[in-house]
Amino acid sequence: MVNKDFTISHAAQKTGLTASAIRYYEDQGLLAKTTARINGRRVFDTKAIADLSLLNDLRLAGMTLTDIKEFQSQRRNAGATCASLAEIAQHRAAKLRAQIKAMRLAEERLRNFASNCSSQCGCSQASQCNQIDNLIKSS
Amino acid sequence: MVNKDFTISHAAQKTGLTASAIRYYEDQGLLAKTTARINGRRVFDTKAIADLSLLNDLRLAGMTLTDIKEFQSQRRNAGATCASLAEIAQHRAAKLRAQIKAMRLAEERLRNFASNCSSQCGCSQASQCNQIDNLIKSS
DNA sequence: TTACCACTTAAAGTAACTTGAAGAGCAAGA
DNA sequence: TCTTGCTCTTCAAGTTACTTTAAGTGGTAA
Repeated sequence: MVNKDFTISHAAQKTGLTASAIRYYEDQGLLAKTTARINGRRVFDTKAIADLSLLNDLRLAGMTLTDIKEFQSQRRNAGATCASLAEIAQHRAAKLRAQIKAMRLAEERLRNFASNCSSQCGCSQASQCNQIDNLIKSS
Repeated sequence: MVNKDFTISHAAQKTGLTASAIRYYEDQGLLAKTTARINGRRVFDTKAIADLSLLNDLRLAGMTLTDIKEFQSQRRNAGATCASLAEIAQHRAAKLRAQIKAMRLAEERLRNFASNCSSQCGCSQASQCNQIDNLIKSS
């Protein structure tokens, strides 16, 4: 099994990032190892791809680039304990749960609106739609 | 029941927005009615609060300000049908479901990492943590 | 050889706000 | 009455995380 090298666009495809985002992350110092080059072009091995994937996953989890830098530096810091990484992850997971909850609520309201608007509204004109109130949070 | 007026900060509190965001939305023409003023200060009645709430909800549902302008203009457009609003809502709900799915996955991975890192890792140093691989998407 | 394609850098543009500076209205306290 | 403090006002500039654009390079296919 060979440790194949990928171009930036292949790396992008593999990780779900864009090529320009990968360049940006490199600029911002988020790729610990300086990216290897052949003929001036970046090449990514499987390890580099994995690092990019993790980066993307942490972003999807709502971490900012600053958060991620902190996470990475903890990971490399010889004095840091494993528990400190776990704590960061726990905090982030809790935040995510709150976000997911809000989004589920929003999704439900949109879905209800769409279905009521179609079936119960009785108005043919958008400007007279009375179901729009269902979109408004009941608080 | 009086139609009480609110200051911008009260409106912010009621809707979950910030005062500066509300000013920004007004600048961007997202508040259909020109906001009423007393002594040069904005005042928001219950209708205005409801409009802001809807705006916030649509943002929470992941709609961009451009999306929302489109939604509003459909709503006011005498020629538009009610179904066209429903369609926008349906599209948005579907997108939200996809986002929620991705976020649940990310949450699960973070949570697993935190718990494995604490209980099974056995390493005391973050730099040697072998559970970090669990964070990486298995694709 | 010419055309094309994916890559390169650097700089500028974008969305959705936030922050900061400078100033005004008004209530409470000395 | 004066002053302190609070919240509001506008306008400009800053922020995050990229994307887009412009101008140029290297390798390959026709």
